[in-house]
This record gives sequence, C-alpha cells and structure tokens, in this order.
Amino acid sequence: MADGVEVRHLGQHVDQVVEITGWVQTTRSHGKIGFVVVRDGTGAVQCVVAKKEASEEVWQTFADLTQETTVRISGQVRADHRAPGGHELTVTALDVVFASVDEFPIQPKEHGVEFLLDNRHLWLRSSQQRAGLRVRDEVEMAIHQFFYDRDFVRIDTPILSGAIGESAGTLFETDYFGDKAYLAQTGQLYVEAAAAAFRKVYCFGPTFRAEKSKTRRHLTEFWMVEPEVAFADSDDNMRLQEEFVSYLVQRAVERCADELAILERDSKALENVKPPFPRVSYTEAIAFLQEKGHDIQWGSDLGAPDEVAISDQYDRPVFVHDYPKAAKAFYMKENPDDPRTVLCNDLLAPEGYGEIIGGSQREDDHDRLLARIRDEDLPEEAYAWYLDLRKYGSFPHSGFGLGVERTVAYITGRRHIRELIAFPRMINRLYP
RNA sequence: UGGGGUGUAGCUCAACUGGCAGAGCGCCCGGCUGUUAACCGGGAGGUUGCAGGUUCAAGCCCUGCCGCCCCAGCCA
Repeated sequence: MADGVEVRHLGQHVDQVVEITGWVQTTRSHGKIGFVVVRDGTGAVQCVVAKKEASEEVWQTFADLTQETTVRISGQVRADHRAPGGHELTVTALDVVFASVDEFPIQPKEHGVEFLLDNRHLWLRSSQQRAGLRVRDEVEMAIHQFFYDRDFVRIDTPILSGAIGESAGTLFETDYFGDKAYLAQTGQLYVEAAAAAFRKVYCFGPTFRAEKSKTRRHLTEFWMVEPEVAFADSDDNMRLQEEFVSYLVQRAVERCADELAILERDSKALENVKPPFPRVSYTEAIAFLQEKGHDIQWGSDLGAPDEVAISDQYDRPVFVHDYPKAAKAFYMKENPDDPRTVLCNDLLAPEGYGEIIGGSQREDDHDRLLARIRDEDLPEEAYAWYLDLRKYGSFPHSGFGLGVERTVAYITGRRHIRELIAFPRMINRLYP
C-alpha cells in the first residue's frame, strides 16, 4: 500500500506503471472501451480500460463499478491531451477494495441545499466543496504563520466558562456538575489577561452563539481568531488588521489558484486587497447613508443594507470606526475626542460579505469599566478577575476578532458561509 | 421573531382553466473503441409534506399544522 503514487504526482511518472488507490468518481462505458475517473484525495485521473487489451477479469470488474466504489488500480501513466488533467492511466490491474453498496446520493448534477446538507458527510467529496475547504486550510495556516512571524503567542482559551462574554441572551447553556456553564462566545477577555503576560497574543478556536439567525452570514458554531496587543491603540489595531487581512487574501491568491479556479472565483477582485484600507467614521457613514436616502439616524447600529452601500464604494475592505457607545459592547474604551462614541472598528468586506472583523481598544480604567458593567446590569462577581486586570498594572490594549468562515467565503466567492466549514451548525441543523 | 417563497419518483423538476401523475439524471438489462455531467433502445421506481374541507372530480381551490429556502434583526 505504501508504494502507491498520489494522483497529483502522476506527471513525474509518465510511461511508468504505477498503483493508485481512491474512489470512483464517474464511469463511462463504450462497449469495448471504458473510462473511469478516480479521485484519490490529491486529485483525479481518468483511467482507460480497453476490452481488447485488458484481461477478462479486469474488464468485468470495470463493468460492475459504481460511483464511489473504492478501488486499487495499476496502470501505465500516459500524457494525453484528451484526459482531464493532461495525464491518464492505461489500466493493467483493477481491484475493488470496498464496493459502494447503494446508489451514491450525490450525483454529478444540481441538488437542493437541504439534500446536500443532509448528506454533508458525502457532499465533502465534491470538487467545489473540497476546493473551499482547501482554501480554508490555507487561510488557517496563514493565520498562524502571520502571528508566529510577528512573535505573538497563541493562547488557547476555555470553551466552557461561567457567565461572561458580550451579552447573556445568546449563550449556549450546559450542565457543569450541577452548576450552569456556558459555551464560549469569545476568547477575548482571556487573551486580555494573557496580553499582560506575553504582550502580543492571540487565540484561535470555535465560538458559539445561540442567536436565532437564519442568514447566509451566520452559524451557531464558527471559528474566530482573536489577537490582543498590549500598548496598542485603536489606530495601531486597524493597521494590524489591514496587514493581517491582506496577508490572508494574498496567501490564498498565491497558493490556491487551482482551488479558486474550481470555485470560479475571479482573483482579480482580490488583487487590490493591500494596505491601506479606507477608513470611514461612523458619523461620516451616517451622513453618507442619509445622503443616499437610507432611513437611519445617528445612534442606531448599521444594518446589512447600510453596510453594503458603504462597502460598494471601495475595491477592498473598508473600516467603519468609532460607533456610538450604546451600540457596542461594555468593554470598549470611550473616545476622548467624542465621548458619545467608543474606540472601535468593524471591517466590512466587499461584494456584500459584510463584517469580517469587529475590533476595539479596550477600556483600561478600572472605575469606568466597573461603571459600564453596572450600567449593563452584568453579574459583577463573574467579572472580578477581568476587573483585576485594571487593578494590577492596567495597560492600554486593543484587539479584534476575525470570523474564519466569513473571511473564507469572501476569498472564495461562495455565497453562503455554511460551505466553508466541514460540518456547519445552524439553528436548525445538528446533523450530520 | 417578522416579510416573501416553496414542498410531486432516490435526485432535479414538469403537469394549461380543477379532468388518466410525467420527463431528465441515477439504478437494472441490451448496444456502441476516445468519452469529458457521453450517446441510443428497453425496464423497475409514487400515500403529490401532514390533517381536515369544498367538488361528480383536487398535485392544483379553502382552513390549520409541519419542513425547508431567501430577506431582515442579532453578530464574526
């Protein structure tokens, strides 16, 4: 088994006889010549069986193949322009490793979304799904590389916690030895603590929101990367974000050209994604939207159509910064130049992908933070340790959270973020 | 939660004004030596989401319920 060849390396074995293992993607039979396309996880190759040249046994095995049968094939590698991928295999031996005992549900044709999600465990084998998840893998590797290269320390934050986070109504509750525990909806508060230990830190992991959202931009379980930097202000924070997002996008463009082609993503739309990104204050954004006829007043949060109208003005992601205090979380630092607002930013991706980052400078003053916790009626005891960070050598610091699925959806041009996670969790989907 | 849409064969969809429930793909059988979601001929495959109602007659009309999709809100 170990001496087999991966399909992606077939070009190095032209005219040699090699063995491959994989799954039957399609078969086409013509009476005395047959074609079987085999996918091995690294690529797909067309294998040719000619009745005149193959043994009776090989011919009969070929005739019985069905979609997704697991096979082991030996054959001679030939360069042939008629074959997808440029190479094909002239079959000399063909063995069924495991039969595909029923009709494979997912056929090479259109299917409905519900059916595909019910069969997500099988849908993963499709070329566009494979391509999307490959880009995700590249982006995740790029995330770690970016921060490792800049001396950030990765901190793995807890998934189970007491009541702590942004707003209580959207937490998944679970039993914890007779007490209530909640699934994390952010690692931010914990990386704030770690920032005083390592200066530059980030966490990366799943996060859970019990929001009853039913949009193409929401999952109940999604992955988020959250850097936190000591002695960084809001402007430093936005500079880090534009450098970070540009790095992720360019990494995918450079290293996932094949995948983006399979996804029919025009990478020209991504080539402009380089610093600096445009910056629009919330107050400027409201003026712009009112001029465009949107029904919106200073003080209310931006809705999805508002965000689209703003991001449509630019060829790369755009920052909207310094939102009204009331529209944002309790831990954000008040803007000294305009106390109605806090030092924060969203990063809006182009083409209607919406908010891929939310970030802010954190409130570093103990008494102001305590006042905000009381204003919002949050359980003070649960935040005692968080307030401690402002008692023992407080420090200016900023950070942000980037949603992995939204970012990869934007990069790949997929409409719905549920395709960019292997097993999406949504309000009405816990299977498979 | 609100607005809009939708539910028919394993899958994707048709079925005129209420009048015999159909096609393509997949599957099975047969044919074909260069196919690219091959093609040609034949076959099997149905509680039209569920429960009521109107009617000589309901996939189609009415009422209720359920599922799903899209949009909005919430957010990354």
